[in-house]
Amino acid sequence: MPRETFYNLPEVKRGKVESAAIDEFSQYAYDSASINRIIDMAGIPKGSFYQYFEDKKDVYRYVIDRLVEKKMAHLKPMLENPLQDNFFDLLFKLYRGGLEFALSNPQLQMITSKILADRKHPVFLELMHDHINASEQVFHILLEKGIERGEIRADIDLELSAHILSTLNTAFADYYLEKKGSIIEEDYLAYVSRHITFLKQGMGSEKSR
Amino acid sequence: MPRETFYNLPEVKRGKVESAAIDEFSQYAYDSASINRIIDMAGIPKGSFYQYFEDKKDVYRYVIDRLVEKKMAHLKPMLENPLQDNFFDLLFKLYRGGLEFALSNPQLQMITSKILADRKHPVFLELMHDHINASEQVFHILLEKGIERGEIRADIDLELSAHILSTLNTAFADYYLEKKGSIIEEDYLAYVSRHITFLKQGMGSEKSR
DNA sequence: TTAGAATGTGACCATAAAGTCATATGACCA
DNA sequence: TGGTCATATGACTTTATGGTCACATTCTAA
Repeated sequence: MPRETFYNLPEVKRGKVESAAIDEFSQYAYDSASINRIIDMAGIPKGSFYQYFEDKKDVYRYVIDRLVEKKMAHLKPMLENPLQDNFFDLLFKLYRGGLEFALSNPQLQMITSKILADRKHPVFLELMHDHINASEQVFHILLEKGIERGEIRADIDLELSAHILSTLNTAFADYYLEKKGSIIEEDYLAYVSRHITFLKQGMGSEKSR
Repeated sequence: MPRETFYNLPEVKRGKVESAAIDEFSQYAYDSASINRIIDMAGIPKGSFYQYFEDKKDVYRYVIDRLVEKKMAHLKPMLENPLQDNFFDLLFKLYRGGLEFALSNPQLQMITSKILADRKHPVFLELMHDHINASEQVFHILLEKGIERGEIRADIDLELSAHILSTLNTAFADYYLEKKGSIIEEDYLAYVSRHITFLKQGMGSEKSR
């Protein structure tokens, strides 16, 4: 946890530090991220930085907490009544939400991808016993319900399918971000919709079933 | 390219250096990988290392070349007559091949994942103008053919679908590698088969189409 | 006005990194 | 035996890292 001093900081200065940290961790994995670059970006001396944070892990935890907080806030409305929609309608909302989050917070999305790629790193095992795989767990539950309701084929592998939905959720947003870049360019809702159709019906034609 | 000296090395010593390098790059991303650790593992002095390789990039390139070479050798038979199978039979072979490769070369598989996660790193842009996205391109071609033959729905997004197939190919192998022995007791061929069924038919039940 | 607490600050430390180089060793040929 | 060439070697250089700390400054309250 950041020190009291950090929270007492004038808002603009605290914001500069936070932005610098997010910027650094969006470009570099935990090990390669540099405190020196962060303080240069933020325009604060090194001594000050260590008044605010205990160590590197501490800033990183802070950044991840902000990330989770923002993402949760974004997805919360969709998970309020998860069982009133049918599975694929809810899936659409979740993927749309994920994409919108990525488009409006590209740096946080980049951090998300880095975390997933690096998830076996010691620092995560220590830092994230909470929210890692939260996404996978949500999809697991939803899939179970979907099977009960007969919306999902009963012969799927639950664990694997939950993993795939979670992986693709991030991968899909990453892909869109990389290829399209901005939300205005094209009808991204149609794009999400086509992706959900793939998840529901696969790539195969009628003929090939 | 490694220096002449490296190739003149007695096979066993050269093998030790190669293994040490592969081991290091399977555990650490390019930036975090350490030459010092490599030479300690290989049991050679630092001076010798720099007789063999020009710099860090040079060993890395060497490792990647070995990786691509081995993977190609493994997948070659499946790509010999790509159009004699229907799309999903070929897809099955490719996913099976990918999984078998991962199972018999777990370290190389780990390197593959790291490369994909880190693909925007300067060193890759310089090093891999060849074979990056080779996988995506193959899938792209196969999908086109599949559409022509009416095996694939004509309304899919080609680029995105190729990307998904490529991403899932690696993700699927990673997942199996991580989970095998614990929750997966099923024979791996049946596992691949079920995954291909998902790609073909999706997760949706008949009712929900 | 002044004591004391909270903050700010950058020189400094130990450590590790990639890469160099002068010298030592060994092999091959005359 | 002597000379030349490829190879082996580890001390060394430079640069960066995460983190510390003695001291300076500012703020608060009595």
